[in-house]
Amino acid sequence: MHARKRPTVVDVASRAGVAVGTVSRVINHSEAVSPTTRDAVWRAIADLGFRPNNVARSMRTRVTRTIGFVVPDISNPLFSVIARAAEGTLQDMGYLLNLANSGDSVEREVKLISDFAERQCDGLIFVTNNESDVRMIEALRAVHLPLVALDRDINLHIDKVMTDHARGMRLAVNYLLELGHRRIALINASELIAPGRERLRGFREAHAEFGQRVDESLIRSGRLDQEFGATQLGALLDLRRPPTALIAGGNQILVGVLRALQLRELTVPRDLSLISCDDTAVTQVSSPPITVVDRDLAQIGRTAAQILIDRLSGQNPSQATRAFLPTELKIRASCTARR
Amino acid sequence: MHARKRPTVVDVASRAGVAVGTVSRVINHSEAVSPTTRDAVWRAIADLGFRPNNVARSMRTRVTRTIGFVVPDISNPLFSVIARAAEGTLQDMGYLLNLANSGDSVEREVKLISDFAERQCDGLIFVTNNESDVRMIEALRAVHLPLVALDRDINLHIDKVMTDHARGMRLAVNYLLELGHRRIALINASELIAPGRERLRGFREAHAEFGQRVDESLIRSGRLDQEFGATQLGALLDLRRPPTALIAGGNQILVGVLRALQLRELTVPRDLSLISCDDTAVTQVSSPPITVVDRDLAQIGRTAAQILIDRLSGQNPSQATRAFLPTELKIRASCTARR
DNA sequence: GTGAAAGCGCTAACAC
DNA sequence: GTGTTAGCGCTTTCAC
Repeated sequence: MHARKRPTVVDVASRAGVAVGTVSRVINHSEAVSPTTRDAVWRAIADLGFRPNNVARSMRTRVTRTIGFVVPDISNPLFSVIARAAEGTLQDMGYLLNLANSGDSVEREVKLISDFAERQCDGLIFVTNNESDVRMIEALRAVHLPLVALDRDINLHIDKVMTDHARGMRLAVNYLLELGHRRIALINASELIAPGRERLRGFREAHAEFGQRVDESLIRSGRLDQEFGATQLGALLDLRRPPTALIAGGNQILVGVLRALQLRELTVPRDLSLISCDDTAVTQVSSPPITVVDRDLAQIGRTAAQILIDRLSGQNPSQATRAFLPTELKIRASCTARR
Repeated sequence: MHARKRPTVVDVASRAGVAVGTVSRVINHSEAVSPTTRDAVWRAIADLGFRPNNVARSMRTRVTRTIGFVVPDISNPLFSVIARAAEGTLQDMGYLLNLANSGDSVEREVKLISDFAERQCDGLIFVTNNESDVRMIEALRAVHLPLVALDRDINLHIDKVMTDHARGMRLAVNYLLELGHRRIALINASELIAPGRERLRGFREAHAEFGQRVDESLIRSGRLDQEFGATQLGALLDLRRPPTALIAGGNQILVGVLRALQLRELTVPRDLSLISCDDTAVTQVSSPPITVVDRDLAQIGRTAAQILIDRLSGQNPSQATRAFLPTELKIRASCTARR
């Protein structure tokens, strides 16, 4: 239990009878070391139980091999699946993920960004809920770090990983229209973030193409949380002319919707046809399984990590990358024809 | 775009006309600085856009205010909810979470632990799936870091946050027995980890107290993943005398079970009474909502973080802490009486 | 209350 | 191929 001072390169060097520079070359797998001394150094390292101190190394090299990741809430499956994939890619490349939850607070986001900068992260991946907040933009600009924005069309010349939400939504609406639905509701994220705007755009476009007027009272833009889903569903059902189909614009909205449906003892698709966005455990094991606008969440994480790694190794173009990932409609059993 | 060298304490000192030591005192809010010089220093800091370099600071102080967190898979809601809570507490106390997925591989776990040590984390929180693997034990012993094990009864004198799985399981089995079930199946984690062992123990104890013999063919210990849940459910249903009730020992097992049930077009609770462990979105929005052995997952994360913070500030007893959190049975609608 | 200077553990530039 | 040494940016004695 008595923590006697940890050995350093100096200790290793003296035990192996070499200079510290040589120890450094060995632990960094530099070519220019004779096999004999290499072995001697490794033996000394093993004997002393030496472990290089990465803080000291980072201090010299000005590189930490650390990536900051800011999400609103890692317990949202959307973000945990993306984080899982991003971390996997980063880990494979020798990077470490620093995770922080912003909980939708701009102040917290700004604070985290500057904290990550002070901690000398090599880059940042983030999902902000304040796409155009000036404090946010300013904080991001100030850190002078390689940045990757996920699913947010922030007004900054940085790498972005975006999703074609509009197309997925067009497919969903079109599917419902062809099933005969004419009153399709949408409970959606705020229009202050790209997914909210894009989904709404797709929603309108599909109606327009079909020559169907959109009833504005059926559009509920606001938040992504369960409570919003539940209360807006209630409001929609209480309309004089309630919708016959609903699209939930997010996995948490969906949970809220399903809860509210349960409370009212309503059944899908008998009482309401339902489509959700993003495929999660809930959409898969619901009875019936829920038709979803799907995308490859893991791909988002991997892509973000890869873009960042490429940029850090100087392999990227000087201009910003913009990945644009597809969506598709996965038809299951939560929608029926409307006669 | 031209990254001109970032200012350091030296630059701040010369601009403010003071010594570097004074700058350090100011940014560390040391008392012994006159208001006049304090203001001058802050002004210089603002003028230059100075940000302290935490790597250099850590190098001197030998403290990084960083906590490593190793989980099998952050996309499992069990871990993402715990991580969310732990990170929240740590963030409030000025600590940063380093997250890594081990994916159930011992080699990876061992590697991550030593990587966290080299990166000079101040402490580690971890969930291992190799409770008694000697490589794991040895790696943990070797890092000489404050450690907190979650839900694993590892043979090491370290802080632990445990859950009373046995009691929850007794409540669940007892509930089913009283509903008249005599063939209760259990799809469970491996007995190599505490939750697996404890749940099984509770399962047996409840049967014994009731004077009911346990049919060993109804016990399926092995893994926590969806596939295991699905295949074991299949095997159980194909038994000559299939179970009338099932307890799923984990949220992923449950998803596998529900999927397999869907495929066979079987309904809960008509064809099978069902109880799961841990309350997730799936258990809540299933139709019917699923009876669960619940526990406060966020509490696990908060407790782990707090124990670690206390230990790092020397406030903890020299001997290891062992938090023991309760479970409870949340009765919903997934079980019926068996006549 | 403030300045001067040592040094945390490592890497890299330069010498030989 | 290997040794020597400066220095990364900060905190912290120790003087004054």
